[in-house]
Amino acid sequence: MIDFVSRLLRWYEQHRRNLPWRNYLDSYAIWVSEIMLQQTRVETVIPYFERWMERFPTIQSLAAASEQEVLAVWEGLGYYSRARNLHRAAQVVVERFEGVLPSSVEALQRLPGIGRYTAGAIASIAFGQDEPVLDGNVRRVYARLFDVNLAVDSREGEAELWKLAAEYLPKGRAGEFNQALMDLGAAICLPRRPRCLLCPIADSCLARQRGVVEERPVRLPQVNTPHYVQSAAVIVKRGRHGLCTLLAKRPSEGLLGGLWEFPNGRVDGEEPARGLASTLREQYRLEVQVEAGLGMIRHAYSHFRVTVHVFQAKLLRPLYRAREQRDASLKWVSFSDLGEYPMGKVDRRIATTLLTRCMS
DNA sequence: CAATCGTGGAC
DNA sequence: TGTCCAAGATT
Repeated sequence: MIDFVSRLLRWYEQHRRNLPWRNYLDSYAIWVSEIMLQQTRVETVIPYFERWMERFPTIQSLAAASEQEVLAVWEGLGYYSRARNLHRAAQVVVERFEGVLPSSVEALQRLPGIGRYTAGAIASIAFGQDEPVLDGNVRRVYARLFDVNLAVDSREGEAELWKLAAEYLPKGRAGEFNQALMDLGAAICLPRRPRCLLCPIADSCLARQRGVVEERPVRLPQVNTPHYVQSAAVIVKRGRHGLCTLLAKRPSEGLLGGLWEFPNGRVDGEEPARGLASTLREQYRLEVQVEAGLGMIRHAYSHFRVTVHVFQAKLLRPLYRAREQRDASLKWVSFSDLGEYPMGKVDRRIATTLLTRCMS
């Protein structure tokens, strides 16, 4: 095995991407970027990172913000537990570490939202410690470089790859090396049609020597994603500050946790309009009359798909203020305030359509 | 510990 | 239209 480590480091010096978080000296910026980059592409993260650092420039400012505001800035990035965990972790750091992010992987990994990868990334990149990382890029690069035939998402494969990541880590340059592996995976050692002719360590690549680059990494078979049908209600009234619409807040755990949505429910197998009235009665104790269909939205989440039928509906019984206060999950929201209520993609589409319509 | 958790781009 | 998959963590 030729020395791929020094060649990779040399390649990185010349091809290092100029990413926003690489221009900060602050460990907080590295932390934010690593959380945002979990399962998310660099190009997607960049504008979110810039906005986030503008709105929450310090750990203290993040800790002091409301969850609603944090989620609003995160809206559209997905995996919203990342935002809630980052928010909580900032509060822990302020309360227990005097606002200073700890530097050891052990302490980092005790903070919500920081697992083995992220702890290694922060420790090596922000604090210069000799800690390995294993992300999707490193998995792919090492699975090819060492021709690992274990499934990378199996327990044995994971253990083998972490072992390799630690074994070849150059002492004193772990941060650079980890980023070099990830940049190589993102620019050269691509999942499909890897650019082996441009690869600085192609000579060392066992999978290439054996002609099985595109067969690596091996993955466990994936399960089929189910398909659900939902109906959602757009319920509008005239308030003293103009038009309002009824929104529901989702529970803070689980899918789209803490986000707002138009009252909805599953109507699998039923007539969408009839199913809407009954599901709203069951889930929110709302009595509505469906008035008109507004359209249909198809959407894919990570492990299922939905078709959402959207209806205009009117309340048959008013929503009493006492109940609106007691049951904070239901709220009349002025059209002009809709932007402050964090929503998932489907509901943001509905909200935007609603605003567009009422302008004309 | 296998299932859960979003969204967008590439092909 | 469908499938893969991306700087993973949590339960």
